[in-house]
Order: sequence, then structure tokens, then C-alpha cells
Amino acid sequence: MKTATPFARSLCAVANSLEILGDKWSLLVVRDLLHGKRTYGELAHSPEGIPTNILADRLKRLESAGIVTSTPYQKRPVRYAYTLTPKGSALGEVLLAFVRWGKQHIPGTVALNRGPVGGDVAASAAKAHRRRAKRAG
Amino acid sequence: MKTATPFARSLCAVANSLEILGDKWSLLVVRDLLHGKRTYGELAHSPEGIPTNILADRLKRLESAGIVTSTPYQKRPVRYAYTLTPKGSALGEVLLAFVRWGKQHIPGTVALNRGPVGGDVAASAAKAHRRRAKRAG
DNA sequence: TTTGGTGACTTGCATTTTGCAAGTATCTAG
DNA sequence: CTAGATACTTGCAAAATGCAAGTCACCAAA
Repeated sequence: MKTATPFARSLCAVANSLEILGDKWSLLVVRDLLHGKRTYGELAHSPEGIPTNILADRLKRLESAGIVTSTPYQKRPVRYAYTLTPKGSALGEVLLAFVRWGKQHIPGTVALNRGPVGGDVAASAAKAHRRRAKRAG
Repeated sequence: MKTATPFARSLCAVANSLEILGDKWSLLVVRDLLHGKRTYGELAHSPEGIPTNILADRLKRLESAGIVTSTPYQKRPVRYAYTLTPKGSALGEVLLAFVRWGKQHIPGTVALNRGPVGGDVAASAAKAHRRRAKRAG
């Protein structure tokens, strides 16, 4: 929870953006959030297989950068749903630029479908519940 | 000089783009190249102060990714001018997306002027030459 | 009520990457 | 021959990464 120090390296918007997002995982987390994923588990199970400690760290960093907010959706144990702030959602344009570039210049790559997919978190949780019951019965 | 392994993590264009560009420095090098910088020294003297070993490493990686080409512009000692391939220039769109996002969401950041600035490398070299002469005289 | 399974994290630790400083090689000017 | 500059390279401490395992709370069947 350190306060953001502005102008870490220069005034350049690119440099400062990369100070926050310049690593292999942050933007993938944003991508998943943009696609409607909400819980830690959903984020952890993306095809790229982000290590769980990195995921926890990135969520913290993105939250302290004002890109992500976490709101508890249940108590005992407390569980958080992660969602993008407007600042975070605005990164959709950046992601889109990457998609366009990647599709055109990296052979075989593809755009994942955009837009939220799931319903609300409670519903998903209930579903998992039933899944458990079914498997057992 | 390892051969590129496609689909390192997934089919996702974003994931694969980040596999190449997902760090704090690569896109800054591309930015500078887009702004017309050509030589190692010019790149090394950006306001962000990239460590020179990182710069050397990034130039190698960007070259083996087909984003940058190096062509010798003098012999004895051989010196290289680094320029963007079409694949590299296409990253201008990505940079632009970062600039727009940064300007809107990171207070105090600014877009550096776009487009090439300098003349050809030989001219710059000659200029440096004269600069040296002047300082000495 | 013990045993097992799941979700959501956290911790340990070996490997890799970073970044600062210093070093090397080549050339020019004086 | 010395000083200064460009273009890198190397050494090494510190930080980040990634794999595996551990923890903690819950539920549910045996």
C-alpha cells in the first residue's frame, strides 16, 4: 500500500504506463477481468497459467494503482470479487492495440472473445456448489 | 539467437505480444526508435536512463523477434544503426494507445513528440565530431 | 467426527532478471 | 602519449519470477 510516486522515470506517458503495467502478467489479468472473470480462482485458471503468488501480487499492485477494486462477496471466509475501475477498463484500448498487432505480426495468434461472459459471482459460487454435490452423488 | 517458439503460453495475441514486449524497457526502446533515434548512444541517453546492459540485451531480443534491424553505418570500429522493421513500426499503434491511456489516467504525464527528429546517422556523427572540435577549441 | 475435497491465498526457495558500476576496445584530438 | 568519446561487455548484489507445498476456512459424505 505505498503511495504512488509520480514521475518515477520521466514525464513520458508510455514510461509511466510501463512502470505500472510493464511485465508479462499485469495486462493478462486486466484482459481476464475485461472478459468478465471476477474471482481469484477464475483468474488463476487462465490458459497461460499465472503462478498464484504472482497473481496475488499483481492484484495488489493493480489495486493500489487504481486499476482494480476488490469487494468482498462473502464472509467467513471473506472472499473478494475483483473488478476493473474505469481507469482499468480504459486499458481495453491498449489490449485491443496489442491484439491487432499480434494478430498481424505473430503467426497463429488469435483474439479471445471480448466482453463479459459470466453471470454474477453468487450464481457462479452456487453452481460450483451444485457441481460438487453432483460429483459426489 | 534462439529460434522463436510460437505459442509459448497460449494462442492469445495479447499473451504472445507480452511474451516479446512484456517488460519495462522494450517498448521504450521502440518508442525511441520511432522518434528517430538510431545509435546505441542515442538510445542509452533517454530520460529514463536504461542500463546499458539491458539496452544491449533488448536490442538483441528485439532483433531476433524481427522488430529491429541493425545495419553497420561505419567500419573500424564497426557501428550499427538500429531501425524498426515494418513489424516494429506497427507498434506505433500500441504506443499510441499507451500514450492516450497514460495522459488520461496518470496525472502529469505527457506525450513526447512523435515522428523522426534527426537527419541521417552520418550527419549526426559529423555533428558530434564538430561538437567535439568546438569544445576542444 | 474424521476424512476428503475445494477455493483462496501464503510461504519457501532455487533460478532468472535487473540495475548499478566498472571494464574493454577502438578511434580522434591535441 | 594522454584525454575523451562511443559502443558495448562483464561482475555482482538485489529484486522478481515461478514452481511446489503449506495454510485456513468451509462443505459434505462416510
